[in-house]
Amino acid sequence: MKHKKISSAVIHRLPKYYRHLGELIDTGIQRISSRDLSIRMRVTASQIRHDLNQFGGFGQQGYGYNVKSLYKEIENILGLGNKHNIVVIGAGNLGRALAHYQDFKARGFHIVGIFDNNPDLVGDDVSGLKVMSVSDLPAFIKDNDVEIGTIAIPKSEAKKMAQVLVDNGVNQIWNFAHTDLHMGDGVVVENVNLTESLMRLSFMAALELEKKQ
Amino acid sequence: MKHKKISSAVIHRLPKYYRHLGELIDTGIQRISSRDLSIRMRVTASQIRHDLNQFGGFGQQGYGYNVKSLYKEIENILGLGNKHNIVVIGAGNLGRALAHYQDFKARGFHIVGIFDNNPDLVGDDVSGLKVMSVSDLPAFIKDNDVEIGTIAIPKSEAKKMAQVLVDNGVNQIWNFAHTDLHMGDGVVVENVNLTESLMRLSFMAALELEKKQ
DNA sequence: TAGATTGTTAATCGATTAACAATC
DNA sequence: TAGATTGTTAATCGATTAACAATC
Repeated sequence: MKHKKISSAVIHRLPKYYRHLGELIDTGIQRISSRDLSIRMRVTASQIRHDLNQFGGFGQQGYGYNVKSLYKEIENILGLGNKHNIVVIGAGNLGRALAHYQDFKARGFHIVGIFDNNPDLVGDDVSGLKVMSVSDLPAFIKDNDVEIGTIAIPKSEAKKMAQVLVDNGVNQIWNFAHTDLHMGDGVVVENVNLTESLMRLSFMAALELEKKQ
Repeated sequence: MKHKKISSAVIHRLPKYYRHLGELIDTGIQRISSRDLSIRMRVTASQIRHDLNQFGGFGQQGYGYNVKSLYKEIENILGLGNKHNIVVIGAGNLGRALAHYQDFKARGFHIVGIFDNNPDLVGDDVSGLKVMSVSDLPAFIKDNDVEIGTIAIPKSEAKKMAQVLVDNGVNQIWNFAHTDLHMGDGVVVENVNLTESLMRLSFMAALELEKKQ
């Protein structure tokens, strides 16, 4: 591949293209122009063409894009072709919730282990997984082809456990702790902070209210 | 207030300022310069001053910012002064998970009701809340000062239930369904799509890998 | 007062949009 | 071929950063 510098804006949009193309497939639509897709997605046609062209010329002049093949291309770009194994660190409410939720299994993301350092929780059953001790984590990572480590513990412990994951070869961190994890080179971190999400909602509502007055 | 056009970039950063200032308070630091804060937060000092100035001149030349009073100012801007009541639509894995999680209670966001249209789930106990029927939703909203509605149901039902919320005066939608909700004027929507979050992580990892080769 | 640091404007950078030649 | 629509470059817009006068 020869593409350079993918902006975080494009990183955010790519899964959305994928989702919309999936919906088009479901409704039996076989080809689509950037203009028609732009109406569905509420973005500009120009942006769609610009974004997609960073990865290759997937369209055809006078025709548009073949929905199925573009879907497959984006699937490939996003690395969704194969199974991705996930471990969850923390068997508290959040960790258990993620293990139960599992909506992402349909996209190849599988939670294969859940860990806690509280001996009282070790052995508990969570959606068919037995909670393991964090001391078993290194061996488990080695044996189970783990790609993604989920941080679902308080921030006091978050950094330490993220480092354990990285030290054992896991370089994708899905961080739910309320702290920024700055890991070394080659490690990618995706933060999900539900409290900040609610704060943004509350703030946007306050801005709306102001607008009206 | 006289501030105009707050960009979504600023909306995303504001909760982070709030979090970092909270941490500074916890460590007993009473004042901080934009420069020192910029080092902690890994952003530029210029950006901090620029951002904060959209809301007012909270600093003092030659001194910096008083941590506690800046914290209070941002708290006020974000609308965190009072309690925010939340209802959750959907008592499946995700809805229950959110009700159990409740980390955001510390910031004034309280889940006060959980609803489902499946009669088999109505009456179930979730973290001390009894699951109610969606037919009870309008009355509940009226009686309980509900500000935020959480969509934790499949996308097929999401739009319809979001409209029910809006029709009953809830104009803040916290959307976990895998679909875009385009509600009317004055309604704010915050999307949390965990599957897309994992896709971004996977994609960033693929980009890292490429970089190395 | 002298030193420090903000508030704020101007310069730069990057992302989005517009335009249109290439081409199916 | 004529019409449609992409790929791609150039123009515009907006966000970030730099600079420095104001001022505590």
